[in-house]
Formats: sequence, structure tokens, C-alpha cells
Amino acid sequence: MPGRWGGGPAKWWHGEFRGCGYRITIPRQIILQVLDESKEHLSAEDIYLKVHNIYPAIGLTTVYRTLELLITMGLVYKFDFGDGRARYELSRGPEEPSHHHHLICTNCGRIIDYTDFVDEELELLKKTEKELSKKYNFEIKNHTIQFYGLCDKCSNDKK
Amino acid sequence: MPGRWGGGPAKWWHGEFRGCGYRITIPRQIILQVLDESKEHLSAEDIYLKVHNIYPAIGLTTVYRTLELLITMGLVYKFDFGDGRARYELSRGPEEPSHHHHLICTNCGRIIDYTDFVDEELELLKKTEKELSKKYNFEIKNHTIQFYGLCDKCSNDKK
DNA sequence: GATTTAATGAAAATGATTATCATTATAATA
DNA sequence: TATTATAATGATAATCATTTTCATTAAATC
Repeated sequence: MPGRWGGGPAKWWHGEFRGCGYRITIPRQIILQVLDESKEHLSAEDIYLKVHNIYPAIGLTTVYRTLELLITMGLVYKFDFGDGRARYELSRGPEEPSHHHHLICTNCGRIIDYTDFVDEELELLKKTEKELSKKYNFEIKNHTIQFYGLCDKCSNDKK
Repeated sequence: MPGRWGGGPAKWWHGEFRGCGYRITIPRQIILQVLDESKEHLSAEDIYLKVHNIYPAIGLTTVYRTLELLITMGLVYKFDFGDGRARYELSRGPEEPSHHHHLICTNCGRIIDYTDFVDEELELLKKTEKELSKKYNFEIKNHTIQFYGLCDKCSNDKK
């Protein structure tokens, strides 16, 4: 019988690892599993705790190391929302890319993802990217857009 | 004779301090002077070193505390470009606001500011904010837009 | 199954930032 | 101008996230 993380079917990212010459290890599989199962923006310690529940022998160091690896592989994005700890999330699933932007509540720290970009937003990005790469001869690979303010709840509480 | 930072004319931010009940001290004046004279994105330690050249008695703690104060006063913005240390810059001069966005080279760490928004871009941004606040019932106060990629130089080096 | 070497984990080190607390200096008042 | 209340400071220690070190373990190849 296939175990929870042991003998299951090969995952989509096995190829990515093999292709780069990286080994597929239990810690790496579990860390990816945790990232995949969580839709939140987890800190390294959050991930460590979840991983620890599944497989207690895995240490925090390995979590950090694996996240760094996943970032260089392009499988994970690292964000900084200004609270002193980095947040990590899967950049995409097997096929669909999941690029999104963030709304961050400066009062309670809640983070809202949105992928359903406003038309104006897409146009803004396209135009700005084009202008900037031309003007500064800059090869743009990626971007982050974050809006800070008060969420629904906190905005009401202030009244 | 008015000294370099001693008896000169009152600066534009004196009123801001007085209005909030904050005292105008030598460390605060020098830290503001350093921020004002530098167009770069300084880290707390960068600022400390520059301040230290002018007035060696000022400590790193005070630099951090003052920056925090200036942020809450809205005079300084704090940025994180992903290199593990925060960067600070004056949000505006006496009158003109100097809001801008950043291009960050992921290879050499160079940061390019750009303020030269096309009117069209500003309008798109404004519309985006409006749409988002409506859609998510979110009160937007601020935003950061950062583009990551390769600068001129690094892009050529890679070839 | 044996071998090679990448990957791991425990512990210590690092580096940025924050808290503590006795001392100093600003700004208001006499 | 001298006095006074207290905000601000600076030295030090503490914190906290992240990295480094190095001996050990386990993937993948033979």
C-alpha cells in the first residue's frame, strides 16, 4: 500500500528535480506537500511546524535550505510584507501559473490575494513594463504589486 | 555664524515635529540632513555611518528609533528589496511629493528609481485602486510596485 | 548490495533590529 | 536666565530570523 508520502504516484515536480540533478528526498517531498496543501502565505517557521507534524525528524535548517532551492528553481516565490519574516508560496501548480497580487492590512496583517486583475491593472503593467525596459534598458523578469491599507473589518473597527 | 546643523534657518520639517509634540534634537536634525543629502536607498547602518561622520556621539539605536518615528510621521518610507536589510528614503521634500517605484536588478542589486510616470499610468493606477477598494472593501492607503530583472550591465554580461 | 556524494540535522554563528535603563538635553516655566 | 519635567538618547544586552559549519545519513548510480 502506498504511504502518505512514500510510494505514491510521481508528482509533477519530480521531473524538475531530476532535470536539474537535484535529489528527491523525503524532506523536499514533504515541504512541497505542505506548500501545496496550504493556500496561505507561510513563513519558514510556519512551514517547519507543519512539516514537523508530518515528519518530526526534519529540521528548520532543511526547511530554509529547501525553500532557497525551490526559489532558484522558480517553484516558489518569496515575499516580504514588512513584518520581519519572509513568506513563501508555490509559484505554480503542475500546469497553471498562479501569479497574483496582494492587499495587505496594516492593522491586522491579513493578506488578500487576488488573481482577477482589473483591466486597468493589466494595462498598467503592460505599458509600464514596456516603457521601462525601453527607457532603462532593463530586462524585466518579474514584479510585485502590493497595496497597503485597512481591510473591511479593521476599517469598520476604527469607526 | 550659523553652523552646519546648529543655528541655520528653520527647516521645513520643524513645523511637523512641533505640531506632533516631538522635540527637535541634534540627532534628528542630522539624520534628516543625511537622508536629504543622499539620493540613494540607505540602510540603517549606512545612515548611521554617515551620521557618525558628522556627529560621532549618535548611536545606531537612535538611528533606528528616529527612522521609525519619521515613518510614523510619514516623512520616510521603508523598503525591502530582499537583501535582508531595510532601506529608507525621504518620502517628500518641503512641498513636492516624490513618490516613485523601483526597478531592482536581481543580479547586482542595483536599484533604479523612476518617477517619470506617464499621466496615463497614473490614471490607470488610480482606477485600479478604486476598483480594488470597491471589490474587496479595502481602504487603500499606499502601494509598492517593484519590477525585478536584469539591468543593462548585467544583461550584457550574461551574453 | 556497494559506492559516491548530495542532502541532512544539531548546534553555533551571524546580522539586523528591538528592549532596557540609567543618563542627558530639550522646551516650557518661573 | 535658572529651574524643572520629561522626552530623547546611548550603551548594553536581548531577540529573532536566517546562515554557516561539520559530522552523519541516505539518494542515485554502478
